[in-house]
Amino acid sequence: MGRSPCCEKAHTNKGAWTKEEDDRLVAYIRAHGEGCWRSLPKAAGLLRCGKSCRLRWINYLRPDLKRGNFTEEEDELIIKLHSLLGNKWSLIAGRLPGRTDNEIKNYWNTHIRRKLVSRGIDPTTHRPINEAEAATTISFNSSNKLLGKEERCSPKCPDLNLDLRISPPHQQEPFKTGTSSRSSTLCFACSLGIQNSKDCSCTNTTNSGFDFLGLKSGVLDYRRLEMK
DNA sequence: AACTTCCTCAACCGCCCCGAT
DNA sequence: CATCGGGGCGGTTGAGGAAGT
Repeated sequence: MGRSPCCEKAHTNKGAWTKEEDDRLVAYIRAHGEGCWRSLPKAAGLLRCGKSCRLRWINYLRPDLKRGNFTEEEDELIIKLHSLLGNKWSLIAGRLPGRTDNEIKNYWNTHIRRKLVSRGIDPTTHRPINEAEAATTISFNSSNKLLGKEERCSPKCPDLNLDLRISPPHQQEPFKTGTSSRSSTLCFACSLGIQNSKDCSCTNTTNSGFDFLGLKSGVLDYRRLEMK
């Protein structure tokens, strides 16, 4: 026996949203905010599944969405983040304000994947294609032992290229994005919150506090931050 | 102009995580 | 501790438009 469906499918619309449905959803969320998605459709007078409403809002109707083509900088950032995180689209989206996980996922599959292949780079491993074909295992830095799972993972995860150094925090200095509280300039890797990676070129030891992609500081919880 | 193939991306599906009970 | 329910995520699908023949 599976779990009960998230909504009464017999009485819900599917497929493309109409203008009227969009208007209803936007009006309801403007008046009441994002809340219980399960009960929202009924409250808003929509014959839609709650999940469908959430997706429509997150991916299309949110006022802070950027829209339009991805810039070259965004392309490179996505590639860099994907090389570190793999298909963690929501985490990647958290580093691209105004972009959604779905949008990035689609963009990756339709554009960036091809772009990397044309550069001779395997889009899964982020290694040169010849090298990626030959590689059957991945090597971690010695510090990966902190994970304690390498024996389980390394032989079975050839598609992950987590060639970064992961270490416990030495200092609990909060990572404040979008502020000028930092006195020193950061390299590209550190600006992503991936201090100590192989790409880190800055020598500022005060930034060595571990805040991998803002996981410690909660920076990645962008949606919650935006709604406040 | 008509047809076919390719491409894009909005939307759906099913699973997983996590907090509440 | 086990179960339940809601939210969130990643993979996949398919409609519609663009490009090619």
